[in-house]
Amino acid sequence: MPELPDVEIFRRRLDRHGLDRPVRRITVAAPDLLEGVSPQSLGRLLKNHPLVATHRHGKYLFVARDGRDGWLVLHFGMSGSLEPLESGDEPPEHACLTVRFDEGGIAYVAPRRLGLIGWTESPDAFVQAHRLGPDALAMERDAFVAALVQHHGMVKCWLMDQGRIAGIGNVYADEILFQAGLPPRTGITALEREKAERLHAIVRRVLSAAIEAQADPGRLPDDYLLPHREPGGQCPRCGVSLATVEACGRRGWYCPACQSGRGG
DNA sequence: CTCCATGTTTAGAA
DNA sequence: CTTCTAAACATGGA
Repeated sequence: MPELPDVEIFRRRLDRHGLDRPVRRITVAAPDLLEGVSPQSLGRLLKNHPLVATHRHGKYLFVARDGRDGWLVLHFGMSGSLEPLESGDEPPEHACLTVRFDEGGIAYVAPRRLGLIGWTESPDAFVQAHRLGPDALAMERDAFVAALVQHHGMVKCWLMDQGRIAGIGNVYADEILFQAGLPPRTGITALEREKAERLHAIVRRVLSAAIEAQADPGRLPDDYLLPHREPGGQCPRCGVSLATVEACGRRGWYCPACQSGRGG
């Protein structure tokens, strides 16, 4: 589930379990995920240095070494997560990277191994090199609206375009459209300014609520789509069976009654 | 066996 | 140039 809220939970987990203790050992079990750094140099860069800070931009997690002269970069792909380890623990199944301290450690786990483990001078440099847009939770209203109306095409595609706004994926894009009462294939040009401003507020509300819920759909407010986003699922507001439609190359889930585009 | 999945990148068509 | 689609990547689960 690694979209912005999930990665934010991983970041907070790392803050609790991974900072201010020297790294004693790292294991790279999936070298193919490394970008721009070898397993050997990653070990050399981290070993005997404490990790001192974390930063998240969109779906990317950055971890600073002491001195902040270099940052570990993690992207979780489709299936990745970050798990704390106890001292005696075997690495979990599908652990791609494990970092051990004198006591405990952390593991980057990715069963589907579509992710990235990298090293960068700074989060800003990485964001620029990878052409990421502003973080979805850092974007102010006027900047959001201005960036949105610069483009055409579907609202959902823009929300999921990491180069325009970073952090939203297919699942949370569906939730945002549901909360906005917009059909999945709504075009940007169909939004008047008031609706664009409302969309900005909804993006922030949905992502914040998801973080508050520990990125666990089961803990989201009762009127959220996500817990029902599966075959046979019904709209939490009106009870109608949810439907799917393809947009932006992904399947989207929606309520055909609540998301008619006329009010909501 | 087939199809699908929370992501990104690349190539190609309009 | 923009927008949209499809494929590829790796792998597990239904």
